[in-house]
Amino acid sequence: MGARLKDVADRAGVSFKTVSNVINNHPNVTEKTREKVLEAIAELRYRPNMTARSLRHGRSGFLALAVPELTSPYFASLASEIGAAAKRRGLVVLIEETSGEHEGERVVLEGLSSTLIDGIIFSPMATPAADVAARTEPTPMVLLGERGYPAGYDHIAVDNVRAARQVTQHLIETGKKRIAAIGAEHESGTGALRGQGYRQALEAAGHRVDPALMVGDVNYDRTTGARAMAALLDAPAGVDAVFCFNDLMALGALRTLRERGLRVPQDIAVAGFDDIEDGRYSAPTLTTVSPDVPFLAEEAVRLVARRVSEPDAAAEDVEVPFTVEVRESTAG
Amino acid sequence: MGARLKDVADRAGVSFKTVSNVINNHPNVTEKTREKVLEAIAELRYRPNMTARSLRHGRSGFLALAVPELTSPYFASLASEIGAAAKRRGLVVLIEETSGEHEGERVVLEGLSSTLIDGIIFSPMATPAADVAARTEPTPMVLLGERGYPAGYDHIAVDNVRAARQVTQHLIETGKKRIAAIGAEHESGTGALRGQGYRQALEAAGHRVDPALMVGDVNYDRTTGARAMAALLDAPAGVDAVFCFNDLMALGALRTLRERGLRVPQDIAVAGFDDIEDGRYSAPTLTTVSPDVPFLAEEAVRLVARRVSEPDAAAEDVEVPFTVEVRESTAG
DNA sequence: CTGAAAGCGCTTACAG
DNA sequence: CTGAAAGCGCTTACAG
Repeated sequence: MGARLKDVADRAGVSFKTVSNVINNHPNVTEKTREKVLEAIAELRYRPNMTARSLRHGRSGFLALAVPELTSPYFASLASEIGAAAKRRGLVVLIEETSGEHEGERVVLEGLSSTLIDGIIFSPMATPAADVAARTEPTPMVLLGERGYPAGYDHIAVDNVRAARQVTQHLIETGKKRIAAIGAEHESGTGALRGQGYRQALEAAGHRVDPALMVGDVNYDRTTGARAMAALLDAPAGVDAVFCFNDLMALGALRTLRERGLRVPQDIAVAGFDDIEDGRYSAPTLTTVSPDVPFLAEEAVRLVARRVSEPDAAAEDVEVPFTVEVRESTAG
Repeated sequence: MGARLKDVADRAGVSFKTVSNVINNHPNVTEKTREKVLEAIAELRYRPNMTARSLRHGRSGFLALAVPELTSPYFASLASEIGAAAKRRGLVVLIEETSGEHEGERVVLEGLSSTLIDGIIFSPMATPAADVAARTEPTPMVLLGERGYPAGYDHIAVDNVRAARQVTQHLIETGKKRIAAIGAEHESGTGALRGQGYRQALEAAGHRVDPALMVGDVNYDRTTGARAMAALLDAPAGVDAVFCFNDLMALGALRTLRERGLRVPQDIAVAGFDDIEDGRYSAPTLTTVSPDVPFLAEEAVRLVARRVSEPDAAAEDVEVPFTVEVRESTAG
């Protein structure tokens, strides 16, 4: 179809090696020759064949980003930021949706590797540490939002325990006594860590940790939040605040409270995690943990790019800064 | 790094042509040979080098999807569906964010072409028809959500005029008299078409089309909706309903109405367009136009794939089915 | 039914 | 400062 290196060389009256030198900014080209070549490139509208270049280099310039769902606002903004960070380094991101389920995530660990992909940025939901340890594929992989995974893998995450503790403390400080947690059913991963922070805060304040107040579901969506909130209200436990382990569940909880005619935060205070845009526009606006997503994205791309060029570099553990954003749902 | 075709051939004791035949399901391989080869592939954990294959075929198997923003819920679900539809055909989707601005969209028209990408699915916001007509790049391109673009390009869109007319009619039927439109400032593209449908409905019902009731901004986001609603309330025009040209603006408008203490739909009814998930959980839930996104995605991939294999096929114009979902924001 | 050759478009040592 | 050769891993005609 288009012009090839050789066509440019013919047009400019030089060897194609010289054209290659110009394109790749190598030295040993006189200014005059360079100009002739650039002119020929422009005239022929030449574009290097990336496929051929990849084959030669043994690298594709592609990164895979594996996330549960693109339609989850948090992961959409993560994907957007990672795409931008990759672009700055001349890399392209392929998005792989896992549904946050074990089968989809297994594909990421074992099946995504190919000459097509230089490295993987993986945000696991349902993958036990043992699966990661058992991985045999050579494609470099960086883990997002998780700790406790095998050594040798780079990690990037918010300190989930500390963040959850801070939000729970905030709820306690507003005078709430019966603080529930939605999303605490996980035995490992992010859910477990946030559950740990929640418990630490309660214990530090001398509150009892009541298992009846820890509910939820594996899925971190609106429906789960709405149902869990309803279950809490229907149980005899008695609740005056709820910390949802993500904003989507918090928005679901708000909907249930609205349907029941309960006032937020007077009757029940609500806090979330992620700081998605919807929470800034909900009624009431949502108190939440706000991680520094651009930082996270930049570091993820930096780490995976580094591991592509230095496969044996020591694994890094990067902590993502966060703030607790207090809004109407806890501070009427 | 990994095993090559030749390594598999050596292991199986056949020529690499035979291995190639097995991999590509070509005939002329005895069952016995085939088994030997498959065994060797498994033992060596061989995976074909996609880059080499692409170079040979002159096709990459990559589609670019150019959308304004991944963080917009509508485009996130569109991207998700298009990724799934592409996967079914063995294709991979690269997402390009344009910001919905002219410069970003110019890159899609002129700069995205390369051997890297077989075809482009483009959802334009700010690109005039003239720019599309002036395009010289050869990479196949399918246009989403738009009409009125030059012949020769495949289009896939909801009938925006009809959809907008139907929503406006619905507002009229609930007894509203002063129906505003937010997002109607566009002179071309989707905004213009929805504006046309809005006007047709008003005229058919004998209502006056009042320019003071047509407001908005180029950006179709929550902030625009919130501000436009505030401006309408502050003006002396008098409003009892508002049709927002997308759901995000409608959610922004709902926020303003809540802040002003106005009842929806009793004081002011609100309708949107897109049927994003947020609108099913907002307070009140949002009446909206719901396009069949999976159908849209499937057709987009089908059309671009067809154009890749048959560049001179006649351009198609596909209409996407839609329904008007009546919810609390118009039917208290 | 299987083998040897050519070539996709590029870059990387190596000569000159 | 520039040229000719080899090769990245694959597939596609072409022989045998």
